[in-house]
Amino acid sequence: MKESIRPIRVRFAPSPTGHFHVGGARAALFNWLFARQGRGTFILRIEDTDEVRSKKEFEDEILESLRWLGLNWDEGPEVGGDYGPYRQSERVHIYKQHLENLLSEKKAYYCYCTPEELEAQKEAMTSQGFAPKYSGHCRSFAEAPEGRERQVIRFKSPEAKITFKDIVRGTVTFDASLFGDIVIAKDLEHPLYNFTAVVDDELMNISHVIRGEDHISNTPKQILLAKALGFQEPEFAHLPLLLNHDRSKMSKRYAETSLLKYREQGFFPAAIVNFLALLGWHPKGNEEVFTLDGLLAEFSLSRVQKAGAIFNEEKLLWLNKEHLKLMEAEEIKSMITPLLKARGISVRSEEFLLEIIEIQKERMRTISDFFDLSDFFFSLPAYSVDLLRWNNDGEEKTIEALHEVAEAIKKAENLDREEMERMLDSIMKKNGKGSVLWPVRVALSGKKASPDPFDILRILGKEESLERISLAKKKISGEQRLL
RNA sequence: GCCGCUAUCGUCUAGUCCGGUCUAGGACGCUGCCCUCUCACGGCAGAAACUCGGGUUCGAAUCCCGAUAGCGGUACCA
Repeated sequence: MKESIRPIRVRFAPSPTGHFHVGGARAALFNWLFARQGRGTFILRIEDTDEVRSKKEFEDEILESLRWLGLNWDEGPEVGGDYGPYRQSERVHIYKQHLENLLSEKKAYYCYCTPEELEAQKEAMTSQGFAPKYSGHCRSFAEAPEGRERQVIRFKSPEAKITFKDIVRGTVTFDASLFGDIVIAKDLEHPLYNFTAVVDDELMNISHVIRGEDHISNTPKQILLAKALGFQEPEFAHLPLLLNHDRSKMSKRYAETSLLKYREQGFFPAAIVNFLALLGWHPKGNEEVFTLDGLLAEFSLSRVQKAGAIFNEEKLLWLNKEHLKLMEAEEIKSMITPLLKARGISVRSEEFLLEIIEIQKERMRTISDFFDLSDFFFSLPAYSVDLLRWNNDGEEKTIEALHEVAEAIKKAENLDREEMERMLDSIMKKNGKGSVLWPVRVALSGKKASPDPFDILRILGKEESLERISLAKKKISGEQRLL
């Protein structure tokens, strides 16, 4: 059809009524990828017609999250564009005009039924096993009946089957007579979602509506509305839903899935984007680690899944690690530095920090892991004496090892692994590697699990290492005396 | 209830359109082994799935019918 020659213009249209969550982020991502691939335009539209639930702070959170993910928009709040304003609360006059047109063309009408009356009708229908729908009672009233007030504005739905082609789902059919005359506005100044979305999609010249599957039943209503208004129909693509562990729809009510939470936890935007893309979409080959550019090269709506997907944090963690591997130590350092400051940790030097990152990189999955792993580099470790002893080694053997290592450190010229290993060769052969290396590692790090003692030694330096070893010796010989 | 959508390892998925190459491939996680002072990294190996029932066919994960289950919608929310 003619639609195919339209310039590609897609929109991400969130409502600022809750925390920006991963489901929203994925809808934004798929729109963004689709736009960027087809040299199209990615538009951000804020759907804040619900005055009660919409909050500015949530809108701010949406913008901040999208920016953090690197999903920049070509038109929308803060960047402007030729089709603005992009906040629905600022477009009320536009909707009003279209509402008046519909009313004067008798395609919409005022409904005088009160909520109580409607509720009673609904119950009656449901109890008989029918789909609850409005009776059309006020359809033909030219003006308000005696003693009645205007309640809402309804759209005259035709009794018809609506069929549309969904890019991911194929042909979908709904029966309009089942939903009846829907409410499109509370009054001229207060239009509702299904109406505003249709008006904006037309006025903003949207070519493809890519959104979550929870909107699929709104689609026939919007198509009918578009027809009545003489608008062009966009193409639709309904994405499978993101699910909680119990397979229910992921909701913005749950703050745990809030996107910025993941930032706080030390996840990278690249990893999140990568993971989100893999939820409901799969590349041709077996490769799973993608950068945004890689995604851009591979992505296609035709390979989007139909079934919902559970958000699996283990895999996100793994992907985060994969992206960590892709990063330079310098890059990681720039992320860690402000966090160190926030925690009141001061570092000897930039080089010192860089070296720590270098050896801890393979042990981290998130940026936050760094702090649990590396605390001993910034302050003296605390540990129990027992930890110093390798297997069933006695105090004497442990002290001997610590002593030998201290002597070697004193004599060492540059503290590197090769040199240290050479000097400790004989004691390690005599007592066993573990009996020597384990106590040193514990003396230096205070941990059961840590990087290689030679690495710690080199980074900590002579003075600091000697101090820690002598502290360890005191600790263990103190214990000996007590016995 | 009604309407719609969906259905392959625990999870994300490949394969389904154009039946045989599928004793169903990959990834996360899990288990074991190797490397190793520890942890991690790395390497190797392994357990693990076509929702069920009918059909069509020489042959079905793939096509058809039915059942079941899950999810979404059913607002004067979006």
